[in-house]
Amino acid sequence: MADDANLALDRQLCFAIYSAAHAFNRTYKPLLDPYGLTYPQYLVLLSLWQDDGKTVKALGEALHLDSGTLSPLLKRLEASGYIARTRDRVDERQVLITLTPKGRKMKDEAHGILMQIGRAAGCAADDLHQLGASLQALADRLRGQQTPDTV
Amino acid sequence: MADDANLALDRQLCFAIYSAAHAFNRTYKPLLDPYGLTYPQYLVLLSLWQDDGKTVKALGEALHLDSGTLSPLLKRLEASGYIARTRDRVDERQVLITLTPKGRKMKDEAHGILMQIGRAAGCAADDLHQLGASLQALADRLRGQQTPDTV
DNA sequence: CAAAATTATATTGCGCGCAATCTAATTCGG
DNA sequence: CCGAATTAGATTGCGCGCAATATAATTTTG
Repeated sequence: MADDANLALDRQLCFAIYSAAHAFNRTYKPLLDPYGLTYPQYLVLLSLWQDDGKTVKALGEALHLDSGTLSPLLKRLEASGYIARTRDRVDERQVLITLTPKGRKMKDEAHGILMQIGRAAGCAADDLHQLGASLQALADRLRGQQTPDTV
Repeated sequence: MADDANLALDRQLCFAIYSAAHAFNRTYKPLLDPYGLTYPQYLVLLSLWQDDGKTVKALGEALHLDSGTLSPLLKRLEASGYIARTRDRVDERQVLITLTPKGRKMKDEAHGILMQIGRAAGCAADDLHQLGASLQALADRLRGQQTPDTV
């Protein structure tokens, strides 16, 4: 009855985002494969390069992921030698995630990877930043709607 | 050595997209749960509402997914009664995906879901379309770089 | 027309992502 | 100070996504 055209796949912003996310993933994969890293693992490293020594919880807040995702991912990152996991001596519930030398060294490679992504993405750096800002604002609005503490 | 600031998480367009995609997923989930649908399953229905009776391959091209993802997903959609899978009589390799009455009826609900998403996303419909168009162009550029037939 | 190549779909294995549940440590209330 | 609530993280189960492989049907080639 209402505008069926609005239901068209290529009109859906959510599909554009869904699809762009997969496209990025596929673009990153061959760049990260040589290092034995996945894209989410690479995001963890990005976050640690900014601020080494986060708890799992802090990482989860930065990446919007929970422990169900992070715990096994971090174990794999530890197994491949990029990070170390140590229980906090003061509060034994917390696990501190820190970069190993290998993890810190990986940062040198990241600039090259970023450049290749920039090239694949079309590289008009300012436009891309603008797009990123719009998306971040959008994601924040979406998260804001999510049954906050409606208790 | 180079601009470390460019490696900051919140400067990464790819992270904005990654994160927005998850935010959309989480927004859709409570809207689709009552129907026993997941978000990728809902995308399949969107595509079929536009054009019923696609092959698996055609669906894969519309959604940028391969049979490894679609085959089990379509089996689940069949199990929950939204679609039917029938071998093409002429070319027995192909499987035709068609909507069941339940699948067609679901379209009526979709308008309401779309409105709720629109509201959560902030609803400036034109801006959102603009954003969607930019993203689609970006995803196409990314896909264009992906080792085409460099053979 | 038979063998080889191609095509469409299915299966397996692995790594997310998330809900639900569990455990252990800390904090709060009385 | 003790039991109850809270908190941090881990585990389980399920559904994607995707690479790699398998299978069966069709097309191409000699």
